[in-house]
Amino acid sequence: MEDEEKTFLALEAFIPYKLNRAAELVSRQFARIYKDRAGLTRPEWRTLATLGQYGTLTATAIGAHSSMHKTKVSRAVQSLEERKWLKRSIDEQDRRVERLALTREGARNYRELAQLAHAFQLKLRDVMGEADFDALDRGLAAVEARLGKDISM
Amino acid sequence: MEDEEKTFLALEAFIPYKLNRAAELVSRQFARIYKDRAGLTRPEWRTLATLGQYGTLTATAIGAHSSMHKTKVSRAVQSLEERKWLKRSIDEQDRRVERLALTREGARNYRELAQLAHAFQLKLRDVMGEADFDALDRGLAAVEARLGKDISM
DNA sequence: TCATAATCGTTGCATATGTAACAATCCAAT
DNA sequence: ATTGGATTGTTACATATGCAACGATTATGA
Repeated sequence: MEDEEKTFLALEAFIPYKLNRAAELVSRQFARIYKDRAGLTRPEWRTLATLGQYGTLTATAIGAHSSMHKTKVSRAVQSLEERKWLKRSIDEQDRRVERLALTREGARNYRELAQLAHAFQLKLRDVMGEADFDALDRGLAAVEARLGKDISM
Repeated sequence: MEDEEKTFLALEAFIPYKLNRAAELVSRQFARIYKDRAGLTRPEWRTLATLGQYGTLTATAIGAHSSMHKTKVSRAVQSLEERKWLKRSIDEQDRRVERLALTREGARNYRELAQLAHAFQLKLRDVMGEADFDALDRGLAAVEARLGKDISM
């Protein structure tokens, strides 16, 4: 990788490509768990996970915590509500807002999936090896730190 | 991260989530380049990059090298053909197959984007710092090595 | 040889996603 | 108090995507 004028690019060595590819590989594996086990989509899983982690939240807050577009959140909330895994209640202080919280059954399913998520992470660490896993974790944290606020770069 | 029964999950510390988030952040940045500069979609950019790297290929081979579904490749090829950035020719040895190659103009645009891609990667490394960048690269390679063949894990 | 299976690339269809517009509600500044 | 501007969440619409089926062609094997 010298400083000459590069008119050639090896895609397999290009970070944006590698990052997307790794994300897809890992996501596909983990998605099997929440899809097969609970029939959830990714937006639904993230919504469940965010509510399980933070308790009662608004839809906007779920989007902020889980990096999802508000329409994704809106649809995931609707779906989870139909399953009776969460309930809405209007905030009387600000009636634009809905306070969203998991039902007992939603919380039960959250706990089960949270355990499976931990197991997945441990297995991934085992499969990758600690050193490589930690390197990945460090690198991802650096990306988040530098680009998380959407700095122009 | 102890061995107890975890019924709680911090999404921001969960690798599949972090990986997807980082991939989106980086992709969004880089996509600006090929979108603003050339009006390409991601499948189109990947197709261009793969043909630029390997020369004449079949659509199936493009998909294999760039990790894209064959319908994505099919549509990207069609789009690039309309732009006259690539041309198709039938393989007389196997008439199911199309041999795809960049036109002169396609190649010219590829070289320009390849340079910008290199510049992007250098800038990313600069922004992240070498150590973190290299950690990321190492971690991503490990994911590819372990999950790339779609091993069950 | 002939029939069956496999491969290549395209397309119809259903689903998933983001953008923009919207109604309802709240806030700020007169 | 009132008007203009934000904010919250939903929905219509257009686009993007993947799956499955398909026609065309080639490979396999009886």
